Amino acid sequence: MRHLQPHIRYFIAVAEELHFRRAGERLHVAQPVLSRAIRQLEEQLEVVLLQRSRRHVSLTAAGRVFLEECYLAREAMERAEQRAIKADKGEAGRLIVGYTDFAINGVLPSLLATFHRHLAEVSIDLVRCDSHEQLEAIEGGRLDVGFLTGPVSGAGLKQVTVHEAPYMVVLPSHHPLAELKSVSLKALSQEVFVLGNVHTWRHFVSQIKALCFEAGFIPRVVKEAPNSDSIFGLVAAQMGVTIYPDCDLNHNRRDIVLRPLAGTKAKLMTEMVWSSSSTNPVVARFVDIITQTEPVVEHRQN
Amino acid sequence: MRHLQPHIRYFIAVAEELHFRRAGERLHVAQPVLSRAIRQLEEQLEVVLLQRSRRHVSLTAAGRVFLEECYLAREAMERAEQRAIKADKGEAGRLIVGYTDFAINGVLPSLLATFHRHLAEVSIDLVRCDSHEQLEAIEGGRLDVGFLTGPVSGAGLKQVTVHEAPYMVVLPSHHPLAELKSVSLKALSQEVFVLGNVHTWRHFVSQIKALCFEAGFIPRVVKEAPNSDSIFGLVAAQMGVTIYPDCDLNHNRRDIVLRPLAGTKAKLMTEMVWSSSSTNPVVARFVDIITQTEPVVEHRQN
DNA sequence: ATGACTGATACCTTTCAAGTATCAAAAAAT
DNA sequence: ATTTTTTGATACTTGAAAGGTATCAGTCAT
Repeated sequence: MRHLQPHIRYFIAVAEELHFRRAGERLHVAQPVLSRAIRQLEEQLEVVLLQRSRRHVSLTAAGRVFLEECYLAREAMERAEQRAIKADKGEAGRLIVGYTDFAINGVLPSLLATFHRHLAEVSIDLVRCDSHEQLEAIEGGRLDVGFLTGPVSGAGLKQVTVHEAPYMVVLPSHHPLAELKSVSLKALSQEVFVLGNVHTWRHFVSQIKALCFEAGFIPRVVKEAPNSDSIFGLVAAQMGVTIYPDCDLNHNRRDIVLRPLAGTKAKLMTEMVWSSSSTNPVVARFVDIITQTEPVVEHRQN
Repeated sequence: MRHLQPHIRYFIAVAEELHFRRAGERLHVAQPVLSRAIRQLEEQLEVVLLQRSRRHVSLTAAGRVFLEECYLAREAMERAEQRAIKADKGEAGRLIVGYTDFAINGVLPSLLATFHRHLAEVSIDLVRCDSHEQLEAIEGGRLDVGFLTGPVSGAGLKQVTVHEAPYMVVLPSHHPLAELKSVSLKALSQEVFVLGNVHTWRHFVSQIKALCFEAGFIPRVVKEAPNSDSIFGLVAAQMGVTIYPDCDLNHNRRDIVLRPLAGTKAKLMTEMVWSSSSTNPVVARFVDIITQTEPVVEHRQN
């Protein structure tokens, strides 16, 4: 209401009251002000909006149409004000969220659903993006929040662990080690590995390699694959074995076998990361809602 | 654009240029004007919309949201102006159209479709209403245009005949007169009649009675029915015969027979009627389009 | 006829929006 | 490091336009 042009506000009042003096009282304005405002409006539009005899005021056909449209314009303006205020409090606007395959196949959907339930007026832009690219984008302000594979380092970044998945050994069905209930890292020292492409799976692959190194061997990688399906396919084709975080999706395949990885407490950490210097108020609301609603594993800060 | 509050216009320009001086040039306004306008806007909303360092201007999250909503408000305001101008020329707005059963079962649908093709921005309110009620409503300004059964009388009313239907005699299938190719009025003098209810079918019934009177007899009416289906049903039930205007719909029934009414040139006239003193500019456009596009039977004026 | 009511008009007052000049800070050029 | 340029903010002045008062001129009811 505040930011609608006075002429329009005056027209609405007169059109509703169909009476200049009463409209004036309603607006706390003298009657001649309205006579003049309506005349100017009509001159500018070159359209007669109100038919006034000395005794009676009525809307013309054009006036009726204009009134209806003025209502819509007024609503649009009020909505603009309300949404700006909400956006300032982080209750409206846009949030650009990055995610990895591990995140989108894991906890992310339910987290986003929770957030949407709380703040439906925020629209979320989802961007598929590798972990290290996400970190750069967050520092560069191109991404508001990232869901990525830890560990995370970087000044000015905050993080919360939203999920930690134990590792599983993935074997072809008829592999000798498939007999065991669980497989230790040591038992894999002579195996050949299928792993994800180093460029896009940088974080995950380096963790697997570090695990093997701790166990006293360097894994022999015979194949690199660009995505999860390829990795499982290559294992099924008996090209090698692999290590993969535990998640429901894996267990559906027939031609491969998963066994818990014994002898390590390492897990694949999925972290929610954001910049402490973010200018988007939605970020704080998002983080608050996620951490307060969902049972989060751990809370750390850089 | 003209009727949007200056503050909003200024904000849009600065938000688009992200530069106060350039925005000022675009608006033909000095730069300090914009500094002040934006500050006032922010004070009123209690929201920072633009982040300005001494060297760089950028939108805050709230500013982005507000800008998007301002675009919508601006469009709404522009639309209001355009629609008012169009309404004044009769190219937008509302038209209240009355119709009878004869009209809606006859030419009216195609006439309305033609009009809608020409002026889609006019919304038409259709009102089912008897002929004499329509005439009253048109004179009282409650109806813009009527499609009704003639003849029409009334000062200040204009009319165009949009359809004239020859009369048919409606007989039960096994009636003796059904043998004839056509049936004269005289042949019906000894028959009993099923006719429409006098109140709602006033015009039509009085015409039928007048026809009979001219032919030298007064029809014996044994049944009055409220609608067309009832009339046909009662004829099929051999309660009597009737006279009805020719239209495609009638010929679908099996249990009745229609024969042309011989010995008269009288026809059922469907008239488009409107007030010559109508204040709705759409009326003139409507009449123009109907009379110019459709092959109209006859043109008369009171 | 008369008085009450209502919108338009003329005229005056005030407000506030726009312009000018200038400042202060930051980036770019030297 | 210093100077120049760029750019938004501020202080002050001016003027147009918005608002108020008084009044007029029809219209309607009594």
